[in-house]
Amino acid sequence: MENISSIKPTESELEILQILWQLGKATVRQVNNELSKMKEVGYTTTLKLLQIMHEKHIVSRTEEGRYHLYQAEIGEEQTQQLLLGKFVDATFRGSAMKLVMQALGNQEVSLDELDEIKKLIAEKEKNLNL
Amino acid sequence: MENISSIKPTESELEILQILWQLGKATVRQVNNELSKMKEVGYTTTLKLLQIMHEKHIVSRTEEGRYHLYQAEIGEEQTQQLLLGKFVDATFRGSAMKLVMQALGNQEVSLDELDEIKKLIAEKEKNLNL
DNA sequence: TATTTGCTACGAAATCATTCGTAAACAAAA
DNA sequence: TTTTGTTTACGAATGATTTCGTAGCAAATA
Repeated sequence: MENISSIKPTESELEILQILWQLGKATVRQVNNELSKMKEVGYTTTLKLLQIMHEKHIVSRTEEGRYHLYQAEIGEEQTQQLLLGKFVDATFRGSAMKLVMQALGNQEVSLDELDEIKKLIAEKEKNLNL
Repeated sequence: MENISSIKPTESELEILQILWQLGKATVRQVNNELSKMKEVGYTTTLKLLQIMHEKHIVSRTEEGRYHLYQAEIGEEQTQQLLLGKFVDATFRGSAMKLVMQALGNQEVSLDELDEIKKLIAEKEKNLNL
């Protein structure tokens, strides 16, 4: 994946990326098995998707004997970062603040996690005060 | 809009919703003018989109003389909440925490905003400690 | 060996989203 | 009255995404 900012996986592609990020290298069958846990999906559908993603250089593949091993070519964090930016713009008109408030307010977050967030905020404040 | 959880505006629809949330009621022309500030878009394209959104009950409309006034039928916060949930699932495998960390880490957030977030966290902690 | 199983490749259908051209209605302007 | 401009309605082209059937091989099995 050369052009970082041109990352724009579709919904289905993102589902597959999630699986590949967790499995590392995986065969079509493995990916399809994981996908099947979430929804009905035919084997060749998964295969086709992986082929398309390969064409787009979103995933790489190596031949192992007679089957292929697929692997994500774009990083998880990097992709999340990019999608997050777009999402903030589209949904919160660019206000990361509003998004954070809503996420903290209504999504599930534990006490330990809140602590982690506080640490991060302290860090940020230090940097901003320089 | 009856079925809250079935909200799934497309990208273009969301752009229009943003405009309607800001303007309240608006004519096609007004929406198109706003939209034109961001991108090239034909008048009938905007019209068609609004008509489709009307069919889907995403927006309502009233006739004022010979033109129509459109208005969002789904609330801004409610929609953001829903889209946020889906986004967290799709992109962060359900971890709101990771999303918040990334948003704080890499998106632009000011000191004042950090203060607000701290207040919200204090609130949450109080509630979690009950 | 013959059959079955499991893999990839490929094409095409189905669906959805976006865009826009054209027509009809009507009001305002000439 | 005629022309011009602004509106809505509608249909259709385009393009992207998703889904899957079929075919061709190769390996495993009967």
